[in-house]
Order: sequence, then C-alpha cells, then structure tokens
Amino acid sequence: MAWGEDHKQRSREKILTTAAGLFAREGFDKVSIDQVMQAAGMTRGAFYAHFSSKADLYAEAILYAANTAAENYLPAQRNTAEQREAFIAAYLSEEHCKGADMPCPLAFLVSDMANQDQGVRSTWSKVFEGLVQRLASSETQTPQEQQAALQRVVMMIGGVAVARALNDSDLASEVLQACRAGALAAPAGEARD
Amino acid sequence: MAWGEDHKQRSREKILTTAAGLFAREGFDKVSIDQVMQAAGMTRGAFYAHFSSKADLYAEAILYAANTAAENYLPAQRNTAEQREAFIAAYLSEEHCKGADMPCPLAFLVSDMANQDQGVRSTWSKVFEGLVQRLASSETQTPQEQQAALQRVVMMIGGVAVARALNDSDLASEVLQACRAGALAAPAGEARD
DNA sequence: GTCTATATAATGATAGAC
DNA sequence: GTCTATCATTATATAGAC
Repeated sequence: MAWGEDHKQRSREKILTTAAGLFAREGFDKVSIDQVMQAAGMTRGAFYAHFSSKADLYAEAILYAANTAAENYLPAQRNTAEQREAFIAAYLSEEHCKGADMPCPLAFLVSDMANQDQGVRSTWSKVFEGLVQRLASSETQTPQEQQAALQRVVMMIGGVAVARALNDSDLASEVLQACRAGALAAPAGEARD
Repeated sequence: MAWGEDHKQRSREKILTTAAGLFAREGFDKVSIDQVMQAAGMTRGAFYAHFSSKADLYAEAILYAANTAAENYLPAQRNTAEQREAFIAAYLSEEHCKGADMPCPLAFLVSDMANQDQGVRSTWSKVFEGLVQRLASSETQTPQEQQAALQRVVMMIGGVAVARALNDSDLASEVLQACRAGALAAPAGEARD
C-alpha cells in the first residue's frame, strides 16, 4: 500500500495548499469546495475521501498555512532580534498584502473567525499564540514583555488586514509603513490604563 | 405624500439599523436578505423598494453605522484629549467586542472588505479616514502625528478584531488590555524603518 | 410600499460505478 | 481514490396582486 498511501498524501497536500491560498485571499464563504478541488486538479466527489466537511478543511488549511509559512520564515525558538525584525518587515510588506504566495491566515481571516465553529476558531487561536511566542524575545518573559509582544502582533495583523481592506492604495502603503515603524519600535513603556 | 414619504423613510432606517447589526456580527455572506427583512419586521419582497442589491445595502449599512455610532460617541471636530481617550477605551472594551449595540464595521468587517465591490470598499475606506481624522489631535498635523494616528487606529481595529477571533476569552481580555495601553500611550518616537 | 409566489442558480453533501 | 450524477437546501432577484 506504499504507492497508494503516498498518492493519497500528495492529493491531500495539493488540496491543502490550494485551499489555504484560496480561503485566505477570498474568505471561507466565497470559496466553494468545487472551486478548491478544480484548482487542485480534481472534482468535487474526491473531496470527502480526505476531509469530513468544508469546516474541517478550513481548520486544516489554516494550520497548514501557518506551519509551512511561519516555519520557513522564522525559527520557533532561539531566533535572533535581526530575524524577528526581518520577519516583521516582510509580514507588513506590500507583497504579503497582495497575497501571491501563501498569505498569513491570521491577518487575512481575522474577522472571519468570530462566527466559525469551535474547531476552526481554536486552530486560529493556537496559531495566534504561536506567533506571539515566536516573536517574544525570550522564553521566560515579564508581563511587560508579554504586553509588548501582544501589541506588536496586533499591529502586524491589524496593519495587514486594514491595508488589504482599504480602497486607496496610497493610504494602504502609509498604513503599512506606520505599522512597520510601530511594530519595530522599542515597546511602549508603562501606559495609562 | 408626506405620510407616505415618512413611512418609507422609517422602513428604510429600520432596515439599515437591523442590517448594520447583523452584518457586523455575522458577516456579509452569513446574513441573507430574508434574515434582515424578517428581523426588521417585513418580508423579502419589500426589500427592493429601498435598495438595489445586497451589496448596496452593505455599503449603506456600513455608512449608517459609522455615522450614527461615531457621531454619538466622539465629536468630529474640536474634541478634547479626554474625550478621545474615553472613546479609545470604550472601543477596546469587552462590551464593544460582544457587539450588543451597534458594533463598529471597521473592526468587525476588516477582512471581509478585500473581496467586496468598489462601492462597499470605498465606503469602508472613507469611514476609516474619518476615524483617523477624528482621533488626530489637531487639524493640521505633522507627518509624525499622522503616523501615530494611523498606529492608534490600527491597534484599535486590530485589537477588537483579534479579540473577537480568539477562542480563549482570557487571552482576548489580555489582548484588549494590551491594546488599550498601547493606543492610549504617548506615540512612539522616530522608529527604525 | 408591502405582500405572496416563483424563476434561476449555486452550494454542501451523498450514492454508486470503476 | 477519483469519477459522474443527484438530492436537498438555500440564496438573490423578479413578477404581479393589493
């Protein structure tokens, strides 16, 4: 069964990469199973040999995109400050916003999560926590460092999401630039709250 | 025709308030025209006497929500620093995230904009620019002030969007708290970029 | 202006041949 | 495991009575 298993695995990954890109760029509801399968070079009927439902595919695709993309761009542990800064700049770039390769589901799908089922949302949340951890400077952090990490990640996700939403591309560039500056700056000190 | 005109206007506003809430909370695709009209106390057939399409309603509802909500909470001009800070704290509150009243379409619908038609996107963009202007301290601003205003608004929109997406309510509260601190803090100085 | 009824099209999911 | 064919549901939008 070696060949058969390998074939199934290939099909599954083809579906996942295709779905990850389509969902991120167009959103969950705008993309049909038919559309995913055709883009993956198969027909609708083959879908349910790999996934139990569309929502199941959604969760798996988010995880797949996060794993492949993030692992490639930034080591999970012991990454350097330079690596983190390069990652932030790349994340808040116009290329990432265009979404050609495999966009980050955190930014591209934020406001699509609120009404998804628990499986999808918990996957998204796990990916979010992973990014916060990855961008934190050290393993053990102070509350201030944790707060600064959250602010940075929100500015990254929010910046890309807003830039994508805007109709005015000049303003979108300005937003990206401002967020790069904000996310790369030294964490804001004790703030009023 | 005074009574007739007034009646039509009432129906239109009832549809708009209902739609603004439903779209924000559940997203454009998840809400049907039938659902909006039933919640507004009418049937599907009456819809097209007021709006030309579902996308048309979407754009109008976003504008309506922004106008009514923002005008009530924060004066467009000559607002004080205290008013702005209260607005930011209310925006990044758990109550706003729950979305009971009339949630802000900027945060609740960010990543839903990218694939909408130009009318909807340009309405959203106008509302965004309005909020940036409103939160800017003065009429004439330096580039640094403009950058700080953009960072603040991104942190507000991103913070609410992320908090809503998260499955873990404790982490969501932590995100909101961090963003309140970040958005209320003095603008970060000249940052590397 | 609002109603009921309907045309038309798409979707998610299943059944059965190969 | 992938295909074609189909079911059941739901949606936008329109037509015509009142």
